[in-house]
Amino acid sequence: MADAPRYDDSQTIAHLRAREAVTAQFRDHVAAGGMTLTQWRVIRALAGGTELDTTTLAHRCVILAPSLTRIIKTLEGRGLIEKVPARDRRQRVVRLTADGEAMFTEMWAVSKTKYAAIEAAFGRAEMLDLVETLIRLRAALEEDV
Amino acid sequence: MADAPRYDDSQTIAHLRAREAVTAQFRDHVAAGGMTLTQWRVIRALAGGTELDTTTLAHRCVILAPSLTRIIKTLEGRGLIEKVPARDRRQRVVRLTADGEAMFTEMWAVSKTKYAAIEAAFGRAEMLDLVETLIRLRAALEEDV
DNA sequence: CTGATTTAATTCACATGTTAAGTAATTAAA
DNA sequence: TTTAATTACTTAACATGTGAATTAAATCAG
Repeated sequence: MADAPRYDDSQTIAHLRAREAVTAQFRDHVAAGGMTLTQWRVIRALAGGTELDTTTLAHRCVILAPSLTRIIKTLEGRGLIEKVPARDRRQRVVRLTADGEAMFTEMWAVSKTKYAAIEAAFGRAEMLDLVETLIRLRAALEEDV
Repeated sequence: MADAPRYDDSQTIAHLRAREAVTAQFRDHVAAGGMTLTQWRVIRALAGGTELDTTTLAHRCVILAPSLTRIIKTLEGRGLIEKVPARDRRQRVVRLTADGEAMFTEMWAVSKTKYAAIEAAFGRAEMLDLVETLIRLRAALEEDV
């Protein structure tokens, strides 16, 4: 049942479908660990003892501030991350707890194989090229804003 | 404040940021028309008198069924789409109303200029190549599932 | 034709995206 | 130094993403 005539914003649709396909490779694994893909991005950003304030963390994980507020609350409740006192008391600085680091280590081992599988299926050079292209696209669109 | 060391799933992050940059080009325009980007995808898929059932529409717009159920309810409430009787009474077939077509026509005129601006900023050939690459990535990941 | 199975949507429950408004702490200005 | 911005988050409110359970209709098996 082919994909219909072709809907002019194939660009938007292509992005959505590609992301859907990529995330599908990880979703089950991450869900089995009891978390969402978005939460996993936060865990990864903090792995290895990294301490970050909410703004920086949100930027690196590409999560909006209100979402991150909720995620931090959730992960803190599960004992995976904890607050760190900050000089500027407006900031909320967090890091992984020992449990959080353990969780990361365990899941990362499998995640790496998933990334490897994607590279194997699509080609390492192709993948690097795609990432570079996506970064270039973003740069092109943001400079004239 | 450069972008930090480099977080190994630059792939996921690159996808997120690129999509963020692309959607940013349209968000304000679409919001000014009183709808969300997701709703706009539905309107576009139905433009020109197209009648579609929920499953097909969801697939074309890359929206999950539960989300589409809500969106249809919303757009129907605003008089932009309407139900069409279907042979198979399990299906919900919809199309744009006259108001919906008018809304599409008005917004599409501006949207086209936004797409053109993206092509101008990034390059037409580059864009076509990127879309082709994204489709290929998806194909590579889905065949071994 | 009747009951079991499959299919198409919907509903639920919870997580996240998104914008706007609100709070508290810091910094700049008078 | 007292007030007026600014900054860093949080809350609120609503839309969408996501998986699981439910309902209604069509199809299949016997």
